Amino acid sequence: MATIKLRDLEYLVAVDQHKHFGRAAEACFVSQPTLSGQIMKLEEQLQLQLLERHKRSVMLTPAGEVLVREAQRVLQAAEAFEATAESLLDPLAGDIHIGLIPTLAPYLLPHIMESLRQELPKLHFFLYEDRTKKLLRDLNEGRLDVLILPYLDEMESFERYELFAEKLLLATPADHPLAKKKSVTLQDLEGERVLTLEDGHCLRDQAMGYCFAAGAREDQQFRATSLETLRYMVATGMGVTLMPQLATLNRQGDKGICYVPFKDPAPNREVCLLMRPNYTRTPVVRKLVANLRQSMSAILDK
Amino acid sequence: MATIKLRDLEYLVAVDQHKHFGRAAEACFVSQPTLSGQIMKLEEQLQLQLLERHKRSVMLTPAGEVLVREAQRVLQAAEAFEATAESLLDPLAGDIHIGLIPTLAPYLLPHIMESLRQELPKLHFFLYEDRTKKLLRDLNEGRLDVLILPYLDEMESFERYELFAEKLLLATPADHPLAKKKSVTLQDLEGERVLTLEDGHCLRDQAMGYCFAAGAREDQQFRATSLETLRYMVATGMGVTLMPQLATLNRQGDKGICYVPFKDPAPNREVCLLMRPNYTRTPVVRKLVANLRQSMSAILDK
DNA sequence: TAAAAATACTCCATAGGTATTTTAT
DNA sequence: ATAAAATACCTATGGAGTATTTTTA
Repeated sequence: MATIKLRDLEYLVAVDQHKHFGRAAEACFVSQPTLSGQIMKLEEQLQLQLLERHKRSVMLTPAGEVLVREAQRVLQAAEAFEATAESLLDPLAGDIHIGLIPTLAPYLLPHIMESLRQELPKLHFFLYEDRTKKLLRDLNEGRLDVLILPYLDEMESFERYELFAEKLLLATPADHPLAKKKSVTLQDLEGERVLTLEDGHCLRDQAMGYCFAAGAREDQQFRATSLETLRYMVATGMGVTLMPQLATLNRQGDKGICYVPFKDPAPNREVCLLMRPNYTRTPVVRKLVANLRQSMSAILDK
Repeated sequence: MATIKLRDLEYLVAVDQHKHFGRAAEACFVSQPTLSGQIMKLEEQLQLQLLERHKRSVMLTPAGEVLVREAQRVLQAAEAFEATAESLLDPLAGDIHIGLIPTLAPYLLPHIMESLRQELPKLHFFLYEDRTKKLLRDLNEGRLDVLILPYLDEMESFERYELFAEKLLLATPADHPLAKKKSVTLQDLEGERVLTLEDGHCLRDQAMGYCFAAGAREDQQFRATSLETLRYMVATGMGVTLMPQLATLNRQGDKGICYVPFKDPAPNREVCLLMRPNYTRTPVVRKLVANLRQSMSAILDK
């Protein structure tokens, strides 16, 4: 039997966030004495000191730190409850929090958001960009509703909808011998210096896999933090790289760099949508998937 | 900003459990009108009908079904908050929910519980017995605090403490040629009919792996539902099986059956304790692990 | 003396109670 | 006739407010 109150947990979290009773109260739309009083009652109820009232600022005690994290979980679950209730009222309304990886988001979103907004006008989109590992954790713990990313085996515990296959192209300096070819094979990479992203990007792991298999060597000296940096490094002649198809659309004119397709079977990544198996808002997800598939087949199939 | 109340969620869950307003109210220690009223207010607040008031019974609407599950999550999180708070007050007090597999629990628990109760007198132990897959789900979703089971790769997302290695012994009918041997090797199993547990038991998968490698064949006709059934089947001469060490202690006198150790390296299972990486009650877990290791080394090392 | 949190108090919304009625078997 | 839920009405706890005091940089 739960004896705590959600409101009290909100107060506690707010104090943690603002480190200031007045501003925390403001954020909760209550007066400062109200918030102070409730926090004190909570401390009394738990028989634990949660806050260190300092001369000029508020600090959390170690116990407070621990309980704030627990409180956030509770509030998260409560918000999920309310979001589900809202979605039952109108299955296509409410908020949705979508996670994407950095090598996909900026190149994918421009192609899909307009159509999504039109088809789901009452849905508010919140977009998050992070690496696979963090996204999976956030999805699992309920901070995100769905992910859009290339599929890996470690994702099998989630429910998956395949969206599209994105080919990888070879990006070479314009004056590179391979730049003249209509198409290349992985074998052509043998001996090439391949530039890659820094650790944690799934594209890096994938590209390294292909390079290694083809006998190319990874450049050990430089690690790009984004695809755009990588593109710049290739354009200045430092080496070649594998570039996802969406990041090459309408970029064939770029000076200093060429994008050469691979002969079939071209290396590619299977982009899919992931959700928790018990996620309740399936109508929205179905719409999302259908819309994304349509948008992407219009762009990629030609 | 959460607007729902935990108490209301408890009422909803109680009605789901009891399918009866009066008994639900009783379970929540409130009067029936109070509970009825709060449920109605909740329905009004959400603008959703959650219950079908029937002639003789109460049913949940589809929306109600969905929201009950969400409500349980919220309450679970709230209880976790309170359990954490309590554990901060006295790190070695409170409730702990431990999951174990059926091929381990009944043979392990008698050896460990007395010592645990003495060392952690203020801790209330709740023990659950189920197969690995279900246990992992329950651990992940917070219904259990820790698991005790043989380690598998798919558990790497949890924090792990190795407890002990449990050897497997060959169980044969007393009149079987292998029963006379002081010790056996996996090669001795070649051609033997090996009896196994039904699907879902990790011991079954493990035993099958060893059999397969050794050229033994699994009996296709019978599948035991428990180790005790399996033991009985061996004793009646139907075949041999692999029996975990703890299930053979003080059983060498059993009639009709012999337990023969394997020569090193004997097949074994690495029994470990698993917890969520963010589980807060580490002091209890540390005590648990230390105590279990000590109890088990006293039993197994000789 | 200025800024922030705590204290003192007042108020009222509402969770909870009891008594009763309605409804369906 | 009986069992169960809904309705009516009352009570009191406690969440939230305003005004003020205390604290300390």
